[in-house]
Amino acid sequence: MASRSGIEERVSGSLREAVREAYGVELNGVHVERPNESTHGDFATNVALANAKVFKRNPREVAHNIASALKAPFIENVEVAGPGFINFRISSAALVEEVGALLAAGDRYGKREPAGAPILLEYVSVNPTGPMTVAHGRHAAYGDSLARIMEAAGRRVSREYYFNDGGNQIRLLGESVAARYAELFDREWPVSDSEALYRGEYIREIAEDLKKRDGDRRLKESPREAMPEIMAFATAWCMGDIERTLARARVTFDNYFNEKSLYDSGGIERLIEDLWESGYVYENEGALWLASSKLGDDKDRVLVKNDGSYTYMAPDLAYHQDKWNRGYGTAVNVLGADHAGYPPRIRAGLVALGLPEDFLDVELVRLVKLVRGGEQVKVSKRAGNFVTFDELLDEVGEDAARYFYVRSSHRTEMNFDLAVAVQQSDENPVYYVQYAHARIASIFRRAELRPEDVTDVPPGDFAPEERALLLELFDFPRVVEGAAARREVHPLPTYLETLATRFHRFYTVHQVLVEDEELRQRRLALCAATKNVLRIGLSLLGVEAPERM
RNA sequence: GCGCUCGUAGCUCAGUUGGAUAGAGCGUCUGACUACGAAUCAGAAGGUCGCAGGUUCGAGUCCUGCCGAGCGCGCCA
Repeated sequence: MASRSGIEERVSGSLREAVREAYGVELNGVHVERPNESTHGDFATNVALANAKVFKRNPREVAHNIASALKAPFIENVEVAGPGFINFRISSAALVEEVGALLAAGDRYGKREPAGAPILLEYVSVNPTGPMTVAHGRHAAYGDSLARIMEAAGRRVSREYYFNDGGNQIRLLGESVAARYAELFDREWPVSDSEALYRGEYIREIAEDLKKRDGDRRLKESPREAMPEIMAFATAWCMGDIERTLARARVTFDNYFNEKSLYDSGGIERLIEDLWESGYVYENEGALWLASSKLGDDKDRVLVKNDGSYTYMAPDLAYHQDKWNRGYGTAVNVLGADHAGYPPRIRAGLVALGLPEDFLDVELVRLVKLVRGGEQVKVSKRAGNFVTFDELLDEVGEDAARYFYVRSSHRTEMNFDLAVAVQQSDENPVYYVQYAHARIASIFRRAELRPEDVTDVPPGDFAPEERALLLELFDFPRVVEGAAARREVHPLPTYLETLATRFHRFYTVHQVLVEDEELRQRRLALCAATKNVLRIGLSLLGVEAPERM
């Protein structure tokens, strides 16, 4: 496909040919990079340095031999520099050809057709006990963007949300709501532990909505009778709230998987049976243990407690077994960094079940440290003083929030200063990128053209600012592939900001709408290509590409 | 104590899996709108890449040891 042949791959390919020509050796990969220093050319390779030992010659000599064997019409100005780098420029004709290919690819530029084993990407997966917090927002932004990037890079991705609307947490939620509900009628509700109750404002909202629906009916029942209905009401309320927030943040899922279905389908019993057959479980002190320490974990883990109930391990293992049975080749879980102990033990269980060790892949997202005016904000759902994801979206907007979240690596802790985010929202880098897009849109409005109408690129030479912009555009497919392969989102914002910088500089130095017909056409092609890549890149982050702002 | 992850400009962060003189944004300072959008551009200042060794032609990147931070180490999830 033209959209992914990529100049870099062509360069790398012709270098391999040159090496074969000069030394009769077939290298399986040649590292090509874009030098920081523009005087070092458009591309550079260290192939001579890396292989000097193999050829038993000094690097500069090797470089000269490879350089003189290099025959590619799209490469010019080959030179050997420094300790043995080979630098070269791309011919203008090749650049013209590449822009044409980029424009022809349109929406598909930088993307690959789906191929390979399907991947299940699980993220967010918060239980319906309250609104999404700012920390969940980071998971949502990262997970959704990662899914988009992996899809663009040709991975078959299904997005899944795993949740549990039963269990202790939910009972606590139910009691918290019931207590508030009773208060609305000046009554008291018997609770097991009043200290443990959730205290957020949303508890009162749920109670009031319950009152609207049921009046005082639940108070006429015994708490034992009423509780299941109150719990169901409260979890449905919370789930609805979470779904609304996700939709607003443009975060989507292909499937919501309820833990309860594993009990209903007998999946957990089957899991225990399978584990018995594996020989990796044993009984001790009335509990059933998984011998996970034999499979890479620090210690053995309990699967069934001595009171007969399951630990979280059992349904979790059954869930991942289910993923495998559904035909996925890889399961990627996005988890909080406080679950760092989770992967080894789950992996141990999966290996016991006969699944490949690399089936489960976990991405740990570091905590979002909330700061407001330099002072740290404690996030505690029970204390009720948390800042919700919704509130954040209100304050800084969907675009800025999503962009800010994924701008830094998910692997590092992030300081989210709310005061700064609000105050400086006009100077958030997302506007810098969006502005480049809007600027280009404005040029086309003035030219009374649509970017899609630009298809012909007249041949000719390019100014330095134009070359720099073009080479940046052609880097996009590699950035997308690299981000997908490493499961990182933050390379995209970095790339987009660089691209925007290249464009703004080009724009400042060169007039697009000039008299000269060919020059004008060539520059419009650059604008259309840039607009295309900006739009695609922003869409991978779930951020709008505005025509005006 | 053991294990995992992380220490890069005043602040927030990049750094193309080992390459040439470590880069952006914010903040500070100086300039540029009678040509397509100044939410922009040009320039300046700002660094012992936590510290110390090691590996090699070459280390922010890989290895070891310290220092510092966060998180794990439940018959909680």
